[in-house]
Amino acid sequence: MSVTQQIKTASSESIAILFNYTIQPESILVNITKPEFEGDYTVVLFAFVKELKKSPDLLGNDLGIYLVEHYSHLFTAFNVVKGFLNLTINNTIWLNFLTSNYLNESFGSLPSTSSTVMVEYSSPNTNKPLHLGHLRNNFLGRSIAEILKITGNKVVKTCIVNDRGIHICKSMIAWQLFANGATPESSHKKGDHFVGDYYVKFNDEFKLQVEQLKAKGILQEEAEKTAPILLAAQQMLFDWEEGNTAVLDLWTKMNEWVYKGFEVTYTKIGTDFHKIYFESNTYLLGKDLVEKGLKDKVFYQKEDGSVWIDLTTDGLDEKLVQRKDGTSVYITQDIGLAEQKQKEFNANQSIYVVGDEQNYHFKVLKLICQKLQLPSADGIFHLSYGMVELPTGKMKSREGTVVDADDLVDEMIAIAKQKTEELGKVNDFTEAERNELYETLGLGALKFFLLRVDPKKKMVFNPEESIDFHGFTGPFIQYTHARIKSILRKMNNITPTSSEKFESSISLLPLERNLTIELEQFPSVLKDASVEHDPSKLAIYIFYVAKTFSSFYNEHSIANAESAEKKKLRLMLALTTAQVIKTGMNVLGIKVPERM
RNA sequence: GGUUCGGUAGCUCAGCUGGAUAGAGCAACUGCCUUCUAAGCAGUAGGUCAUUGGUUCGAAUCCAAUCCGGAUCACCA
Repeated sequence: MSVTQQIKTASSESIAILFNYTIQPESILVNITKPEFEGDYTVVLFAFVKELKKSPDLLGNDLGIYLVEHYSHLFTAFNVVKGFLNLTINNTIWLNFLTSNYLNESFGSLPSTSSTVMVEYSSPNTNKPLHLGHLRNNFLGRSIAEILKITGNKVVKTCIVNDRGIHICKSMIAWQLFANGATPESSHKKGDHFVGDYYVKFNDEFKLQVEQLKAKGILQEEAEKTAPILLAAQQMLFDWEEGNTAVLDLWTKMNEWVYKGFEVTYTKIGTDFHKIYFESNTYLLGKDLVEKGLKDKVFYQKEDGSVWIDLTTDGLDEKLVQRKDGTSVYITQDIGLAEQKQKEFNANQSIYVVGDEQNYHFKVLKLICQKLQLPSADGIFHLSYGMVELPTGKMKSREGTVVDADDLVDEMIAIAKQKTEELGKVNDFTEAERNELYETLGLGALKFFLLRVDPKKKMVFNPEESIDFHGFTGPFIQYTHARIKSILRKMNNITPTSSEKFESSISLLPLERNLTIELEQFPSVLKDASVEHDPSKLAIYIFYVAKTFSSFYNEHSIANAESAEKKKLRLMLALTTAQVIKTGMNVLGIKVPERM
């Protein structure tokens, strides 16, 4: 049980005995004591002052005396300032914490919950390469999956590839018209970029044709509907749906190119899945559910044959679920896929990592599934994240202001290389070791940058200033880890044995104490990040740990400590810190180097 | 217009289940490498927490209204 939890429980029990008043441990507010006051943790008393009809001072004193007397293993001293009961935690609590965890590589892991969670993320289109927005999605999805795993859930990572539709046909038609049979190999391009270029070509040609039509006196609106290249793409989509072999072959070929390109990017950034769904296989799902919905009177049919659901009583609109020609729409496919996934994995929760522009869609999706009384319904959770914007505003592919994922990753690695070379600390590394380090640092900086912000919020990325390697960054944390490892190497990797005990007289200096208190909170931070579906909570916490360690490191020598006992203590602190940093960063998908 | 998310230091962000004097990083300024890695540490300066009102012993945090910005309200996905 965490120290905070023990304080709550002890307080609750004491209040029950002292004042014959029941208060749930969970409703007691316990904070870390502000540095200017004496103590480690603070119980905020105001909440129950009124109920107990006592002044905060009296209440605090009574509770403080009782706690120190009856829970002496926990508390050694207290003081009351206004409505705050400041408690000093018994040193042995902290020492026991350290001795039992400094060698524990799974410190932070929570017991299994026997629940399965599905995380769907990444979900690319096959007509263009990944960009900065996708990176946020991938990092979020991957880290939330890891957070769920370490907090005791079984996790299934899935991905739905949007591999069909008019946008794919646009790339295809442009390739037919302009490529002269070129391939990614023949043009030495990554497959996804290669195909993406034809998508751009399509739009250029389309614009050109629209202008030409307008020159002939045709109105803009009409021209945009009748441009020959667009009609060709529409025809191609029709042929695709009819199963035209030539079209299907081309479609397969071009998608293969894209997948090959994606694979390279995914491998580099550490994205993987247990199961990938392809929309070309799932877009017909959900039709049977439309029938069920009609039978159950959840849906209704209009005169033209289209099927709808009326969500106006839920504050939403009327929503189409099937077109009059019997084909299904986006939402129907998603309902069908939700059921499909439920049948396959029987997950308790299904998390969709999708941008916040689809908030409405997922609200509707969940609501419809609930009304259809599907077993998957209540587990649907939309992990909505904000757009990544540039200082100039939104990224727009048409204006060429999209930050390409591969380019950005390469650039980050190049910056890492340059900075590392400037410092010249790893000149003895082999070529391979150096390259691995540059990748670790470059990707670490990028991932941390995107994960340290609350997912719900949109964020600004400034490519000019690039991403810093100092301060609140991945490399700073990685550096802290490397420093600790360096100390251990210098001390010939001496580690205290697991049977270590401390003399009871040993005391903790403020920085030693602060660091210990922070480290002890690791499991509850993970829990919090898991419940909130928020990796930024973890990122911020690791940063504080690294920062506190740096202060401690600067102030107190580990190798040349004042006494053998202190040396042992600080070694344990350093080891636990390294452990927390490593585990925490790995959960965020970030590696930590031994040296840098 | 309806719904919804946001507005905190020059910039990027924490803090939001109400609690002590609102915190980091960057940028600026001052110190600190013959002592475990200076990608670091210590310090200075920087705030009308969008505005107004309300609830409360106590409000950046909760409520209401207003202003500003984003998203969404497709027989697109």
